[in-house]
Amino acid sequence: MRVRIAPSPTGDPHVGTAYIALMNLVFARQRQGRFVLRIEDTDRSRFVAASEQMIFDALHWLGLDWDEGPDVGGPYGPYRQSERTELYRRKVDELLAAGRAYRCFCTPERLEEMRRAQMAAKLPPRYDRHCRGLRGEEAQARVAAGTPFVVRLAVPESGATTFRDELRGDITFDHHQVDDQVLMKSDGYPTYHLANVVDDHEMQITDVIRAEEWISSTPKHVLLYQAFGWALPRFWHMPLLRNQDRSKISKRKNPVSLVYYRQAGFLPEAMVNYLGLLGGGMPAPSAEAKDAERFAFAEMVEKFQFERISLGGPVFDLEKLRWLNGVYLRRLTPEEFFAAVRGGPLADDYLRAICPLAQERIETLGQFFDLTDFFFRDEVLPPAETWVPKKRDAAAARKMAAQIAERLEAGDWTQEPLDAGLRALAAETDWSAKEVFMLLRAVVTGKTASPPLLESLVVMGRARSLARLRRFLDLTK
RNA sequence: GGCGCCAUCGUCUAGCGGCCUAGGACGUCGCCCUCUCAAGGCGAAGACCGCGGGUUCGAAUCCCGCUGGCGCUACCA
Repeated sequence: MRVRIAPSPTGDPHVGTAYIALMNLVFARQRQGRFVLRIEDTDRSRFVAASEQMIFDALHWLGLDWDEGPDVGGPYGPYRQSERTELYRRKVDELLAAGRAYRCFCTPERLEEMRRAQMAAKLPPRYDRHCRGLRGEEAQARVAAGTPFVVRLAVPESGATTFRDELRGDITFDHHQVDDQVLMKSDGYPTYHLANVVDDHEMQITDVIRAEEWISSTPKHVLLYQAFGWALPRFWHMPLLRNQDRSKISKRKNPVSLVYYRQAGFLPEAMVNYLGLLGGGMPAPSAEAKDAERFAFAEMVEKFQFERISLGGPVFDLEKLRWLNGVYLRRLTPEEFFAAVRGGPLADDYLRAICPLAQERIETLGQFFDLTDFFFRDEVLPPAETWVPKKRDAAAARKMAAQIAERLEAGDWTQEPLDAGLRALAAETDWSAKEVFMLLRAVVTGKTASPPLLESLVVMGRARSLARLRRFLDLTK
């Protein structure tokens, strides 16, 4: 039995990744299987260099350790897709030779226009197979001429693909509904669909446990397995974590970064416990067992049943997570609690980063926390008079705060880009840079006087800073 | 729009044809404890099991339709 998680290094490690990782790990440990970590870094445009290490750190923090992966190696490496491009190229050639895939020379412009026309005609947007009939020689000629191309899957013109989802039973997709998916991009990198199938096969993955959002692309994957003549893995599609409004969980509506949860002082055991609670899976709590909802990873391995999972997507309830974390905190011994505080809010590297910001601004050490309290507190809410600039109203300030949040989502979290982003925002509006900075300072620190704003933001980190902004927007709604 | 998945208290869930006048947990409210706040104890409100048809002696549980929610519909994963 072999399972895997395949995160993409495109940003902060995601709580959904942790959820799927937990499910995979429990599955593997229950069946003496191996748990593989594979980095799916085939999208160059969204690649974030620091992200991979952050994913490693976050998963290790949660204790969700893998048996094989880019950092620990293993018999099926390399475990980073960008290091396997040669393999994908070979496999694509096989598909091409067998007529199961074809080269497509359509320009992005043509594709876009085609989609527009289809939308206008109220037709489902799908590739019109313009290049599918291209003769071998003609295609060769265009390749020789240096025309950029992608490789698409040749989906059968008729029929249907049925596959078994272990939690839902058979699922059927008519081939008319399946697009001729791009397998290899014009930059020579594979898309998820190709790389994922090739790697799952090469790495001998027996059970694909992933999020529900993949159900509709599974027929493409099945078609690929068949084209290669490979045996199918079992598919387990887990319910999708949701926001309060039931949409797919997103950073706009929830703290979604594992960095945030760590930084905000959640204990990894509580986090894992809470994730294990979502979607069911654990046996029904008996009337006597009052604290049946509290369990450790080992207990999950012992009792979790995948067949029990309820398929309705669970709302990620921060309130309940907080309560559970409180339960865990209270159960620590005094010594453990002390260690937790020292390793969390008072962690050396965090304190060390904060100290220079305070040193020249205080006269006694006693003032240290008066000045820097916002680094350690979550519930910062400035009184209106501090965040509404003179001559403006609360609605306008709120709107600006929302724009700031949006602006800060993207870009590196270092002083220069933060500064540039905020100043650019001011320039685009009738706000002065000073007003923008003051508003953000009030929101983040809760006061009008603080250590330097930008430096403080950098120390506090993106996830926590943005969480604070979103909380502000929430509370002033 | 097309296709697919899903559907029990506000939220997470138990329930897998009779044990259900639907159980537990979070949250909410009240009482107790108490110098405050928590924690803890006790209790309450909260779900006509989305709606409508079947099947059955009997349905939250099985079937069909509807509605609703969500996902996918990219040279992103």
